[in-house]
Amino acid sequence: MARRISRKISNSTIHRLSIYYRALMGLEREGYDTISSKELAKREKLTPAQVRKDLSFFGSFGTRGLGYPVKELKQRIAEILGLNRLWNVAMVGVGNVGSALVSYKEFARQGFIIKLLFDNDQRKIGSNHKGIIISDIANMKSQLKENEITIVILTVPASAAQKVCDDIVEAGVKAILNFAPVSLKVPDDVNLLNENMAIELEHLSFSLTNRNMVMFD
Amino acid sequence: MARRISRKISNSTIHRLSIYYRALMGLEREGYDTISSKELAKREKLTPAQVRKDLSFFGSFGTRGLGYPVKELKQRIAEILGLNRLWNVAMVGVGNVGSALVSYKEFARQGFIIKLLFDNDQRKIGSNHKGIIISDIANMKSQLKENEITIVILTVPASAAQKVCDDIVEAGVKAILNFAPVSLKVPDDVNLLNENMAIELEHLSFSLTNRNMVMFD
DNA sequence: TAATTATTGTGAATGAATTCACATTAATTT
DNA sequence: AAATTAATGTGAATTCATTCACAATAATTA
Repeated sequence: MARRISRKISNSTIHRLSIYYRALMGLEREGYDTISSKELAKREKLTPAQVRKDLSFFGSFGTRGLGYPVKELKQRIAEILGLNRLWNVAMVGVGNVGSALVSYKEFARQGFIIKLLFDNDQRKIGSNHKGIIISDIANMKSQLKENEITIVILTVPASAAQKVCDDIVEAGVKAILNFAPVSLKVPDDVNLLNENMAIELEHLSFSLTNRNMVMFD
Repeated sequence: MARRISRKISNSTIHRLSIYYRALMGLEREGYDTISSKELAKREKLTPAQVRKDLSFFGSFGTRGLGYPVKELKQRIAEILGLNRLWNVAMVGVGNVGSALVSYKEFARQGFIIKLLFDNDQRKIGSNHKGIIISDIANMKSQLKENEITIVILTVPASAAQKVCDDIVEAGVKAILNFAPVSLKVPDDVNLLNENMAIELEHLSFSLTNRNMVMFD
């Protein structure tokens, strides 16, 4: 039985678990049986202490003097992240971003299966997009329930996002990945994450602009 | 003249500047002249103190008793983030993700102009994608220099990413947004940011899986 | 124009995340 | 089988980020 988690795990730790998971996939492919926190940290530009601390929140998976067993640790992290199962995902809004994500291999590889697509554009509704028929967003609520969708990827224009989001919440969905550049309101028990690729570019532009930071005052 | 920044600004603060920037665009559209830290925080689910502290790293833009002037603060944040200019961007790898991002409106709106597209697929090279001819990745290095590209968006498969990244660095590019799910090695003076949309989904799957965290040990 | 109200800007206090440092323990070598 | 080496797991120390709390000050009201 998976041990329950007692402390609040920080977002950074959760994020790094995904990074470890990817590193371990690579290590497994390269034929490693074990990996030390030192080596794992080096590969991912972290510190060994951080790797060990992160993992220690969930148990002790390593062997002193040797390191962590690659296959086993990967499997344990998959369990922790909930990747040892399939997730039914729906995508709402089949524009540029949405349509690209439908065929993003990395999703399916981790068990995120895009089951339904919704749009409000009559020209798109009924058409087949990468093997999935695009449904009318007007029928979204009932279809999300019927198909037991647990995660929704929201890729509608900013102006429509809150209204659509409300419907998703009413359908009982508890996890939403929002690509619209607006701050959405959801109840406390709904997990909302915002993704905005322009913001990452802005971070780069900040770094380039403020490159030589100088002490003076 | 823009004041130089004296302390190291945290990534979270930089990220929130982008959030404030978007909020201010909305407020301007809605006709607000001024906004208090209290109201801005409420809209973005932050605390008023955090808003004020973040802004205070860069100067004092507000008026006591009144708040911040919307138009002016937006303009100041644009300057800080380096959004008061155009950036020449190239995209390397025109697969699913790459081709979607080319027409992602939010980029152009913030001044990130995609000037060049590269791929190694002979069927794609020479073809016109949303008004831009896809070039042979073999010519990338010289073309990045000639076109004064300062930011590269890297959307090639993981297996090719490090090799392509090395070439980008050799071309003198100092900012890379990497979508490949691998940890890339770059020199210290190159800004590398990793974006991985599957990781966000994994965060959601973690939250759903570990929903009722229980204290016990 | 004095009193009141609203809100900033910021040191100080608190809280959270990271790193240190070392006792512990398993593997390997001699 | 003892000695040595390597690496974990984790409290304690440190560093970093957030929040508190209030003096300062501008706007508004009386």
